Amino acid sequence: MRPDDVSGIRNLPLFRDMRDETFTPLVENGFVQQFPPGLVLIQESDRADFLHIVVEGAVEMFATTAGRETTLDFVGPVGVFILAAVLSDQVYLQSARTLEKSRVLMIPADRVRRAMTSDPAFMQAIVTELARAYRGTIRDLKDQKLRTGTERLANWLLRSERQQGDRGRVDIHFEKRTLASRLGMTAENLSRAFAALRVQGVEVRGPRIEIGDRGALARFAQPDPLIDSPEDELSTRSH
Amino acid sequence: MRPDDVSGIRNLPLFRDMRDETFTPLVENGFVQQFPPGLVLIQESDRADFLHIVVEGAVEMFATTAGRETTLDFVGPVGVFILAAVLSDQVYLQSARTLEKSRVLMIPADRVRRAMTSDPAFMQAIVTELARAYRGTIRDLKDQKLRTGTERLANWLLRSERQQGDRGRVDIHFEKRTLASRLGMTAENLSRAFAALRVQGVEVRGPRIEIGDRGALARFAQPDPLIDSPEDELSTRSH
DNA sequence: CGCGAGATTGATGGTAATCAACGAACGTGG
DNA sequence: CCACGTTCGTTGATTACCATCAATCTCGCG
Repeated sequence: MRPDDVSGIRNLPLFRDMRDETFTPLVENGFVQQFPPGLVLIQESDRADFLHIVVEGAVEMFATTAGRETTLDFVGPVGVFILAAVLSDQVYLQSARTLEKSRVLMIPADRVRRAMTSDPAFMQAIVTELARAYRGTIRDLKDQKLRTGTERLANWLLRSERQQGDRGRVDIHFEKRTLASRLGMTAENLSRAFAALRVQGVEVRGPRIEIGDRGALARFAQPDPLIDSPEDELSTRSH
Repeated sequence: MRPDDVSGIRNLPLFRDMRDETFTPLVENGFVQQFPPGLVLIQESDRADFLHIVVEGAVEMFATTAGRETTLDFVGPVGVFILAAVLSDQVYLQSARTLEKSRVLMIPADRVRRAMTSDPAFMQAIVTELARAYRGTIRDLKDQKLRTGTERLANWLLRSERQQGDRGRVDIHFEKRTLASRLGMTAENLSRAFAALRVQGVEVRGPRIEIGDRGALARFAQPDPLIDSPEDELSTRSH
């Protein structure tokens, strides 16, 4: 494991406040592995053996049933996944595969549970992380149940444009069919949804989406802070 | 507050293992209130002031955006809701209203956070509860994205029949339109979905649903343990 | 240049929402 | 007790939304 990996992980909200005595054995018993794109890291229904942390690259969380498949989330650096399954010592409800060449830190589940028991600051951070993940999923569920596909795309574009620095465009770093699955639609319908947003000033140039008129797009999308705002913007702590 | 209320709450997984010194001030600073049916207890976007615990009755969690509304979950006795918002001191992402006459214990949010900080067993229980809630929402999201309305209904019937004691029937204790919203469809389409399940032996008699042929219904529903099983059945701890 | 993967477009059928009408159940007041 | 009104559920007709299948297009790459 590289030294700057360690510091990156140390700065994760999940690990930032814990004691050195708890952190060190955690990373020392963990190991970083490099994976090629498209590799399945964990399989739903498997037992949760390791906590996974994306150090570099990108990971797709997905799930299947009855021959159907859907993408539930993307995890980028430095992000944790399947924490809940690890903590409750249960099977995964989601599978994970790399979207690109990725380096992933894996920490044995029992080590994580032991560290949690012995370090209150770590347990506190876990509570915060679980609450964050839970609320994110509630937002996804509302997005899914309350909006049409085109509306979900429009709001996703607005969120992404902001995340990528308000440049009036969004770059998609993965296949469009994956985005479609994440948004709960087929690749074909994503194409049609993009076409429908052309009247709001949205132009598709391969993996680059130009947002010509953010106001028009927002008027169509009707973004809702309780669905679309990142978690730290909903805080009332700063009031 | 009645004495058997206290013992019921004390036996909740969330409070079972905590110390008496932490538990007592928690309930002493909380208060039980009785509410009529249909009353809105909390409103999304409000700040999370109290942890709520349903002592008696039933509560519906719902959310709205752009004039649309959907039911996210039901909470019965003895169940906790909006724990995540309370812990991270943020606004509610969901609203709550009573489905019937209900008694609800309300504990000030800062008391809960203080108790968590001072009692590791309580914090541990919170971690478990959050993980459970998170995984439940993931299951809902999979249900929503991977199944049609009729399939969701069929699986809901199978789960409910089991919960109600394998009697070959399911009693619905609330309006069918509410169930429709919980399942992510309109009341009209729920009716049609019931009609579609008649060939699998499902018969509707007002609020009572007869399941004539559980095998046929299951063949149609294709229940998936990673979506439909209650959390404690997914544990690998007992292996 | 030609191949192949991914994206797009078109055609069609299925699934779901909406609007409207009707019917059953229940409670109230005459 | 019954007439009436209200609420909820169901059914029908129509439209919107979405999935599927097929064909074409684009672009990067051998």
